[in-house]
Amino acid sequence: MRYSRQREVIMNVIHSTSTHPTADWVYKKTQQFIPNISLGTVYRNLKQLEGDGIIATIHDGLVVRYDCNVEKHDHLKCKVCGSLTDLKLDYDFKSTVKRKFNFNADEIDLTIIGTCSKHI
Amino acid sequence: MRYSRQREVIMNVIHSTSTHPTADWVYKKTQQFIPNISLGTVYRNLKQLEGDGIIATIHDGLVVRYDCNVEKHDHLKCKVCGSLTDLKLDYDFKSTVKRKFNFNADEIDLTIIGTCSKHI
DNA sequence: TATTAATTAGTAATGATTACTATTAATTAT
DNA sequence: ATAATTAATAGTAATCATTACTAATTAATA
Repeated sequence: MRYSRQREVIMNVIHSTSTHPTADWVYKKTQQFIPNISLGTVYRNLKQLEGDGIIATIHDGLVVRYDCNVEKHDHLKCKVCGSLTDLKLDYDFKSTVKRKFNFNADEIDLTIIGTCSKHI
Repeated sequence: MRYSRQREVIMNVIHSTSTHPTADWVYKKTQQFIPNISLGTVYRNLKQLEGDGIIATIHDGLVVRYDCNVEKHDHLKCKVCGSLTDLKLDYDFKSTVKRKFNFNADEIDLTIIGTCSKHI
């Protein structure tokens, strides 16, 4: 992968936020630095960065969000403001599903939906 | 909600399988009974049935799947064959996230991705 | 049986994402 | 440093799932 200013700006944008932005949000933000950047360029780079393990993707309902936190973690999703907060919990479902279903678990995708502290 | 043959067939199709089908799969299946059924009719009825709590939706990556099992449960997703198996586990994250984050949890969306017993 | 309003088929529109292509630009060899 | 090579780009068209629209149909009802 060789250098491009577009990719550098995209990475900076991703690292500048903890809001788990969508591709479109990243596109609009990068336009502030490179006005004629192409939406396809944003998608292509996000996919490439994901493939290289530099960023992670989150499936939030039907939209894809991007996250510079590539460590394994889960999310709290607020119904009121739509915010997605990182969550780290200690659990071990892997051994349970292995025992109960003879299922070899690789990843666990967990989102807890509710109301965050701002709206209580 | 008044009777329609289309909706009845759609419900029968959903109840005839445990494979958590997509809207398109339901459409193709209903065409065997009503050849000129419209795809829009399938989508409209699936949404209506979901709204009435008769069926449930599952977000599998970026595609929506439908499930006649409306009880709260989670899924095992096999990477090899793509199958989605119902899973019922006992856990209580709600009190944990309330204590740690002051977050009021309503739903928990959990999918465990791995390899099912058929492919081990 | 006539009226009414929900439902439909068929088609167009939407929104997110991917594919395509000629041009641009980062790297490499000269 | 310059030319050659090829990855990356901008811009546009295509795709795919889903929703919106509309005139015609049909289940329920008065």
